[in-house]
Amino acid sequence: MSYTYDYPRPSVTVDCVIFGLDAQQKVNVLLIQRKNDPFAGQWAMPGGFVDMDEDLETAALRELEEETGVHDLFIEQLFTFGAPDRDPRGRVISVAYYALVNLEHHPIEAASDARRVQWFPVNDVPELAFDHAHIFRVALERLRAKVRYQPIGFELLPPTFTLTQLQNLYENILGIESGLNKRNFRTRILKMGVLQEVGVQEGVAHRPARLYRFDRRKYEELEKSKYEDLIRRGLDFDI
Amino acid sequence: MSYTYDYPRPSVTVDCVIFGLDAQQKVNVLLIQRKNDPFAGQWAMPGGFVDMDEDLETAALRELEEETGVHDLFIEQLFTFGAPDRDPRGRVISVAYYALVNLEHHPIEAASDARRVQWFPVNDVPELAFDHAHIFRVALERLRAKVRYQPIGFELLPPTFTLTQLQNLYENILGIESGLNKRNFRTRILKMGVLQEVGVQEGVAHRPARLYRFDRRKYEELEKSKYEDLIRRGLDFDI
DNA sequence: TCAAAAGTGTTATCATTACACCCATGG
DNA sequence: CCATGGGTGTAATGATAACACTTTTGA
Repeated sequence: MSYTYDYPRPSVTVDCVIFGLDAQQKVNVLLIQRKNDPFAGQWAMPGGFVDMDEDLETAALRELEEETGVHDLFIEQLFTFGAPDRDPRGRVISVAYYALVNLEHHPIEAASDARRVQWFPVNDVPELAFDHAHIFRVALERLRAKVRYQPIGFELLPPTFTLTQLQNLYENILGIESGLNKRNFRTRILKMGVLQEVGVQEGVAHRPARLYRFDRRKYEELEKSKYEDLIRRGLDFDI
Repeated sequence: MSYTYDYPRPSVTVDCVIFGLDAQQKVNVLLIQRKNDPFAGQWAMPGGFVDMDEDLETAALRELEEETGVHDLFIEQLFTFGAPDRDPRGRVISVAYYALVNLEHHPIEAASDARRVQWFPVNDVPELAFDHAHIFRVALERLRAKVRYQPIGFELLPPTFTLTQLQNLYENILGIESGLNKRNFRTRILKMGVLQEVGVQEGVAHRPARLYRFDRRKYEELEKSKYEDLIRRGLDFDI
């Protein structure tokens, strides 16, 4: 079966930049190794062509699961990449999505055609096919921008965690090598009031840290009142 | 001439949500009246099909100029809308762009086929074709979010302007009816140090206001140091 | 008793908010 | 001299940043 149109049409694909936080709170990205040309053997973001009757987001989740086994996650639209020469096969416009998940909750499984699938630390990403290096950079920038004003990290830690773990998480996502000020980080986070103390560590060779749990209910209240404040106040720019 | 593909392909369009600030610092949006079905006679965002060898942003600027005469402006990608049923003609995926301009610097001219083109106050937008009401809402939200952390308004005012004009601008973009606190608005804006005093009003029936000019150089320095601070500090969320 | 990591005290400075008040002009 | 906007004083409160210090554990 073939399809005939009066005007030429581009192909439309979706690509997924999935960031995964590992047990050391390091940020990884999920890649697949391409089996076919172009770029056979090279690593790329999971993705593929959009079906005619499916939503873009659905297509992205479908391709992601087909190619990596990863499913049950929230993705967010990142950007649409459409430079005429971005794909050697012809005009291909790609709608990119991204997400940040706890990598251990999302086991990968190589697709049936035995492609390789792997998490790579974001500081050690191999050469990528197409313009995927560019897509990756845009996604990482967006993740870093987002983590600054939304506590997206909290839910990716173990159910209970220490403030040091949380601080590592932020330092790793933001790519800060020098380290945030411990005192101020703690004051700030605790002042938010979205952490519930639930005990202390045991069996560690140093002073045991307090364990916290993320209080989603409190967080949602906070979000709401923050929004109302914004409406009321109007201007916010620190600039 | 016709084109044949092994798999069906969606059409790809671009749509432009152009916000225009008028002399009263009110926010308007640029619409065209459709000549053909579907939705003949209804208002819609300017836009159209992407050519095979042009960039998405180029396509958006081209369609905008063809349909409205508006040109020479910076647009930014907003979102890609791809619900399978958003266009009755079939699968059409639309990459939306948006911009905010001074409406008086961008005169509109009806296209050769005599379509109507018009600015509408954002509070008084007619019924829109396709899912354009949705696109419009998303664009307005984004504009409001952006104006809070970037002084995008300054350049849209007359070359010299009063602080009251600037405050009106912010109140109008943000849709704040109650009014921002005058004292605090002024303190904040002036503290930024990106306004240069250049004289006073003349011939007004009240105390003449000081006139300011936007100092782009200072603003760029500020942006740079703000970015460096962010890198250094790490966390920023007020939450 | 030591290493390792957790956790705290404190202070100066700056930003934010809220109100109320005064000022200069043309008609 | 008054209506109309323009423009200012001030004070309480809270946030931020910086730095050095103390505490608790297992080995």
